[in-house]
Amino acid sequence: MTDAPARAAKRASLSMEAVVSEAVALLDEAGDQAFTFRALASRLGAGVGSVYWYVSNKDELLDRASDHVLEDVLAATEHLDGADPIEDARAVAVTLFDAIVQRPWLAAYFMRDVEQQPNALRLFDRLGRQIMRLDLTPRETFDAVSAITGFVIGTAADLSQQPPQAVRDGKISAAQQLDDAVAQWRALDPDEFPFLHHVLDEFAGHDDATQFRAGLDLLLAGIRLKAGA
Amino acid sequence: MTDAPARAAKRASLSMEAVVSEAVALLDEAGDQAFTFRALASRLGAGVGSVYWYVSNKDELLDRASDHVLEDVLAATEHLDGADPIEDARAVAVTLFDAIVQRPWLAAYFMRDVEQQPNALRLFDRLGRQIMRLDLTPRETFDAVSAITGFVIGTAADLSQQPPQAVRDGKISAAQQLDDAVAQWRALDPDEFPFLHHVLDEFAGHDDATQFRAGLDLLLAGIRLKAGA
DNA sequence: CGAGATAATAGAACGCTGTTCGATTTAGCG
DNA sequence: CGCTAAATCGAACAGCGTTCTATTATCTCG
Repeated sequence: MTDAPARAAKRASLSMEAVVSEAVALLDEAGDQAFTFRALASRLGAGVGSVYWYVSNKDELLDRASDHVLEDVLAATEHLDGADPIEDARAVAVTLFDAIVQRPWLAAYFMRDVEQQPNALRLFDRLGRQIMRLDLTPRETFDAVSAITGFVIGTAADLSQQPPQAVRDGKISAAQQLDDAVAQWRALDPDEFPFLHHVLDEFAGHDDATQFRAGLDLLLAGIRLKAGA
Repeated sequence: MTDAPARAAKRASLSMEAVVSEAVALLDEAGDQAFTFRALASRLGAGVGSVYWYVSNKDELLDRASDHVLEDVLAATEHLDGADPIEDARAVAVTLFDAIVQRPWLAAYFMRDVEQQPNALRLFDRLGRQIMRLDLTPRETFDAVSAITGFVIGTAADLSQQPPQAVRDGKISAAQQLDDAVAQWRALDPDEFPFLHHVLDEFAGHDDATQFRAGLDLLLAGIRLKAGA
């Protein structure tokens, strides 16, 4: 018998694919805080130097990980029914949003270095193709697509940002934390903060994903309006 | 004579105000990459331990620095003419956007820990007060304000993100970098990337700030439409 | 005024990080 | 078989946020 599998295990045999997908797995399981070269290497059963043979940078690795994940988003938006361009654009935006909420690290690296992120470009184009179907000038089309992208990334990044220390430590629950924030708003002077008091009840019972969709609809309504004029 | 000023200079005398405003100065001059406790301490003529007496965290320091900067934004949006609520809301949004573009680090810390950021709350309320003047339900009002905030922060963060390594090193200019990106888009297959080719010329000559305003107008148009219905 | 308490300051030390480097092992091929 | 190039490895380095303890200034009050 060959003793390769037996005596081996000393040396790992890697590949770009293995490095990137294991990086995604580590990010998913442990978060970006715990995403270190040492942790990734030990997960691969390899040395840290080996990872650097495939990737020259932590940023480059994250760029590649981001694009790797976008394959799923791309697949999920493959078939659009095409009845209404705006509806199709919404579908792309919502799918991307959901992906980022699930993986907060995506927001910071999406379309950062397009050279290493072909899927990001493809997704951007797929969204743009829907807006192209509207009756807009190239300039207006470009602005609209950029606006949608910015809104999705920005809102998702906001919502998926790390919860406060107390919640992370498990000292208080996320729901408790929201209640505390509401109480804090309520304690403010109504004359100085009229808006906060006006929307207090909405804030208390709000759901991030629903709120995102509401905002997206406002933006899309503005785009539709411009296209109709 | 007292030799206090002469023999002193060994011990620094700090204050919360001094620490925070020197932190902002360091961030402005050197960027967040170079923003370290050691750099800040030496700039203050103090030890790193002294900074920790005022602040328990780097995050807390950045929260405070962010809020400190927002004073200027607050002052700049003090007097709104009030003719049109949407116009006033736009003014607040644009002012905030410009502030973030000038200081990229703001985006990540804006409204992160409201307990330490009273000015962020004030600004959020000031924007909300304008939208309150429209004929919307509390829920719609809250969604609209959140959408504007998310769009501003997200777009500004996107635009102010660190330029590629090659540009940072001064190897190529920012203009050259844009040209390269355009050339890269042009080289793509027009059948696979129809949108990118369609907006190529717009991309080549686009200005980030103008594009932001165009996107903001779309969102505001959507809000106005909802308010009119 | 002076001594004890408290508020501030200081910087060495710790553990962790991304990254570099030279040595070492494997695989491919003439 | 031997040689070259591709891969792997982990110790070592510089820098980071943070902690800790010793030290000094400032204040309080009999």
